[in-house]
Amino acid sequence: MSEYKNNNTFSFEITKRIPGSLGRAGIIHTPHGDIKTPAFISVGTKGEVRFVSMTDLKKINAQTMLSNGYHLRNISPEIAASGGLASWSGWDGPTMTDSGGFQVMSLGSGLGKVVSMEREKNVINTDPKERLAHVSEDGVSFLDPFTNQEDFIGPEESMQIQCRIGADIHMAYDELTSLADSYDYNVEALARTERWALRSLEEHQKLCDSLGYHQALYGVLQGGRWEDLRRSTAKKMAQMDFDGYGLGGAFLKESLGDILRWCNEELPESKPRHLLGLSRPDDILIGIEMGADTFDCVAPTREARHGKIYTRHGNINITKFADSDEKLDENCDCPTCQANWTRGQLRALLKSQDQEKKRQYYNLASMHNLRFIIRLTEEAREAVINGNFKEYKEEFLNNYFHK
RNA sequence: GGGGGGAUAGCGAAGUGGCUAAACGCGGCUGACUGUAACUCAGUUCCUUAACGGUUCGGCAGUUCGAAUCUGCCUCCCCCCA
Repeated sequence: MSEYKNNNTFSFEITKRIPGSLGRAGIIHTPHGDIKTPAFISVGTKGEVRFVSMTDLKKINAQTMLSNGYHLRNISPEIAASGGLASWSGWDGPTMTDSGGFQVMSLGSGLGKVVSMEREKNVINTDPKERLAHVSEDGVSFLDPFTNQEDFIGPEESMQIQCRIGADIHMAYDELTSLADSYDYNVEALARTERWALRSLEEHQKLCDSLGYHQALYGVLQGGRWEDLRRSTAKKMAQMDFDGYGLGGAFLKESLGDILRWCNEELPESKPRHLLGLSRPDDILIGIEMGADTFDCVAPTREARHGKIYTRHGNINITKFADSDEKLDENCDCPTCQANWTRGQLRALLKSQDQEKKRQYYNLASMHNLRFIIRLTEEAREAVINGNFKEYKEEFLNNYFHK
């Protein structure tokens, strides 16, 4: 059916498996280079990671950047004209784009709410009358909160946008449901997401044919926290001709491992899987064990800006370390720690009324937290290859949660 | 020497008789944050308490059932004219 399958621009190889589990280490080959997995993908929604330059990204050993079709939709022609996301953004490594599906929830049922993995924090959906995004079979109509303009994105539009942006890996258009949505609603939304997956695939194929080269497309699995939905959608999506899979959803913390297992037991082993939107160390380690290859999340940079600094012995609130001479984290190899910044100095930058100093804090703290999570995936990869992943996981989590 | 304006919680600033322990902003302190509506958001910020209660609006003395708000005197600050 597809010619592009033979042009060999995108592929995945498994280097080593975790015995007795779904986890593996591997390499995703893309036109812009390889991604050694497991890997954390830095989020650069609008084509740049907030307060972190491309040079800084290289310094923290970031392999890939994930941008967002929703945010870049209006300038996607410009991006296409300048040669695609890599050259437009100045990031010369592999890139991914999200479809904009997440915005269905963040502007819709979850508008004004925190996206959390705890059920108690997601008890109610936003009143439909107050939502900025509304779902129909065609796609999602929404009011752009920045421009106040009505707009629409369906699977076809999302593929057109993403192909213009031209990242190496694209995501099918999906509907992310919230933890407050019922089983019945998830059944309905999931069926729609599956139809959108087929439409995404078809449109994407068409666009790639006319472009003359292939960009990879991942199908995105939803289905909430229900095993029957997760397994059935994974089976259906496995039959579709995707290059990889996105594991999506608003996950309940305690069921994350099960959900990933249900999905990945049904998906083809030979294709890469991206766990969308998670980066807490315990989530990443469970994700790796359950067969996820790549991860992305805004938390490392956002929490850095908000004063939460990651350390091997748990997170700290930097504002509590006035005058502290301590480094952020012992033996950290990030540029911030390598330059010997202390907790007290960083706190002073954050608390400063000088915007330049604050921005410097955002940069230094973001690099540290990103490097912390990237290093976690690097160490996990090493452990998988060395055959001691379970020991590594246990030791890391012991240090992280029990000081 | 003459005339005018002002003093409110850590800071700035509302409030001109009861609904005021006192709006709001800043700063401080807690907490949250997971495909970025997020350099954001929530709570808290006189003392004490589990609740109650106590002491406040430059100072002192009054008027009044009741005063940050009205009167008198005092202290300090600012502006204008000499």
